[in-house]
Amino acid sequence: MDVMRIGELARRTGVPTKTIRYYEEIGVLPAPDRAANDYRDYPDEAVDRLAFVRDAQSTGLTLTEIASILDLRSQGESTCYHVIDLLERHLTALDRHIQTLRQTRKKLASLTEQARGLDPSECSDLNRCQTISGGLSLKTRDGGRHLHTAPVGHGH
Amino acid sequence: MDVMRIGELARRTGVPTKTIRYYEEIGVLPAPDRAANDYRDYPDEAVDRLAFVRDAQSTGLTLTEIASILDLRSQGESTCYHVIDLLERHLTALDRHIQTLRQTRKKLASLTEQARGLDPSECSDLNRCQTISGGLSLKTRDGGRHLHTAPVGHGH
DNA sequence: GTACGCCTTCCAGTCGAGTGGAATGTCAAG
DNA sequence: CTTGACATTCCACTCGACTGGAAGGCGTAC
Repeated sequence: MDVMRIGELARRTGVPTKTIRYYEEIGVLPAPDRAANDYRDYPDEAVDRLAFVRDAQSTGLTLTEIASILDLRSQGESTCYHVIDLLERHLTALDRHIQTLRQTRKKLASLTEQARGLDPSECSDLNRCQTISGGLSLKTRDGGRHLHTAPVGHGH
Repeated sequence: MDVMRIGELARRTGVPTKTIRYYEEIGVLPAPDRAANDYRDYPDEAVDRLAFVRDAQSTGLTLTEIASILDLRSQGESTCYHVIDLLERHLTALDRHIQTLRQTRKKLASLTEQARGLDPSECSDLNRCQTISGGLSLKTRDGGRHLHTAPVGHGH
């Protein structure tokens, strides 16, 4: 792999070229060298770095956070703590998130099962779906705490 | 609770009035009756329904999906299957999501630990953070599969 | 009556994360 | 020498989920 252009990087990572350029623009990927024709020429590491970005993103880090991590390469000393801190914070957040997700998964599961057990003929009858009017108000038994849980995001 | 106006509903659910109106607008909450003064007057169930919306949202259902579920109340028969189907699909997706989250949590954790173990003085030395240049390329060992995992969403 | 809090609508803006498309350039193959 | 695949920039648009603010109405308290 002597020269890797954007298309190849895209092919290798599954990330559209548009998106790659966008990542560069917002500083999430370093600007690569340019060939004589002004084409971007990526080093092999770019593949891994881009993969990491997607990975990190999937844990809920925003692109700006990711960029801020990657930026730190150029700073000194204290930034290491910074990284660790960010990482640790995020880890805790992630744990919390997984926890609530598990909770709701449970509710969702029992709701589904309950729905499966219903006689659908009664559904047409009653003009109100029992799953919905009954199960859907799955009261969170957390003592009325507000749900500050972030939505899980949309796969574009 | 004879009459519940939007502010009270907001107070009881922790959801801003603006957002409640927005939910109504996009069909995620049914338009409530109006008092003589044109103020929205919510029935008590509204609290639970709104709570459910937030709950459902936190499992990754988009507001449009949630709306589509709630819409089904007015349809007949087959929609029950529809709901079940949606629920089941979502459950599987949720499971997958939790799985990958766990995976990345693991990676993140070991990355953090590794970072903690480093001598920060070496960091200022090398002008490259070892955590980042080393650990960050946490290769996903899934045989090069693209990551179609959705980002986890931002708490606005 | 006027101040205050809560309500109404409407319209515009924001934020994150892209996506589309036009206009143009580069290069190898036929 | 044209055709096609790929590249470049730039600008505008989308989408989901809100959020802010203006301009005005309602109702009680002093």
